[in-house]
Amino acid sequence: MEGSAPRRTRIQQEKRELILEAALEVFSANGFRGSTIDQIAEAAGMSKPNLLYYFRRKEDIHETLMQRLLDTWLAPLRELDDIGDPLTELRSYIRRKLEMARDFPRESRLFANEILQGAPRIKPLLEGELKSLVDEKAAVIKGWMRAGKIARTDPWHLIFSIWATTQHYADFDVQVRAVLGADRGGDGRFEDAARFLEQLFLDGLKPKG
Amino acid sequence: MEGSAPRRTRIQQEKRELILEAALEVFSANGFRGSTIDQIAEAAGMSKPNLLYYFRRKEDIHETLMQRLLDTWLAPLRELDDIGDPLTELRSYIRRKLEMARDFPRESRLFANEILQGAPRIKPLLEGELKSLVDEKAAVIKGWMRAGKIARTDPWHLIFSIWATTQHYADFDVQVRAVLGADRGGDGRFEDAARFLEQLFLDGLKPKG
DNA sequence: CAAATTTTTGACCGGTTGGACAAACGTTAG
DNA sequence: CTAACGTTTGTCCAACCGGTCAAAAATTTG
Repeated sequence: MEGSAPRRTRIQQEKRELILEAALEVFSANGFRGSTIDQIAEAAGMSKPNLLYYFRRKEDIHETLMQRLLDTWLAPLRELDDIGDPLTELRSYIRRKLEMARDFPRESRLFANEILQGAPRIKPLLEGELKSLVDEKAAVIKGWMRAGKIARTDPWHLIFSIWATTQHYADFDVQVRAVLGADRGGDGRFEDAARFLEQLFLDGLKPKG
Repeated sequence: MEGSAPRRTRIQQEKRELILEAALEVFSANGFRGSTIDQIAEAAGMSKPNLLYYFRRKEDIHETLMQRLLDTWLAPLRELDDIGDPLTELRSYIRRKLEMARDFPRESRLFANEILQGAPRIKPLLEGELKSLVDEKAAVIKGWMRAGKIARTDPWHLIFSIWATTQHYADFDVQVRAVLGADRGGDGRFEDAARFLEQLFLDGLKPKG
């Protein structure tokens, strides 16, 4: 159970949002230990002691960010539903995830940073809430396989591969741009990626024949 | 052109290796800014000033590590060759990359950490050496497509997807284990992943008609 | 208005960090 | 033995970092 939410003035609500936005920017670019309160305060346009008036510890900011983002981040998977055509469902899940990588790259990097370093602050969430959700959706996918609607394979690894391929465009953005070069690394890269991923997940690489 | 390599005594060679091994452990777990010279020194079994006798700055250790690892890391892609059956070539590239994620997870995380944070120290390498190599191999793959040996698609994004799916098992290891749970998260997960990825890349998800 | 409360600031503190340095220690060659 | 060279250590420092605190400034409330 959560403790009751403390009463907050208008200013507190606004400033806390401002700080969280700034912290997302800084944490996602430098990781938790690589970020300083001063950096966040500057990005939020306030002094360090002022920031610490709203969040008493650096970790509190990070924790609040994480809790909020996990919901947003898992929303696409939650939407994966048993109604509708399985292949269409999977295709739109992939598309939604890729759109999130495009529209919320900082959120993606924040998680990647945390998990890369062993998820010290959110491991319980991964083993609890996340695992439950994935298990539940894996069961749905297994149903589709049993019904012959999609090829038989491992649903958990399928979900991993969707996460990996889509989040790659947020987490490894610098590398993607560097490799694609100035001409192909522009905004169009997400549409190219979407086309490619759709083909990969539906048909694989074997030539039609 | 490189400066001529400085002469080194036997002890210097040994100790430098020791330090690099320790630094790989520490950097890959905590990132560059999250790691301290003291931690590395302790992991290498020596005092901080002693370590600084072999590497004068923290950044020098990181830089040396990066330069060495890039070669190892790209070796599988270098081996991707025009001789042999295209689908077989791609399959063994995927397998090799997955084996590297299994056997050298620290190296994978070291790169992931660096790139996540904008690759401040290796961006030139990405835009130069890496881009050239990928462009070269993309041309090979394009040849296969033109010859009808594999389905037509975007070679660059194909390479990204192989990187993403395989390295995921090193970089996001904690998450993978958490989601798979105690029973399926053991050593067998790499064989499951190999089976899944082979099927994904060859056949996709459409049910066999 | 004035009192009460909330917000902001500057100064400060203890601990950590990257790094410098000289002195000590060890080893080898003459 | 001793001079020369390579290695190791203890000590120290300046910068940085997370966080405190009291007091000033601004805002809300009666």
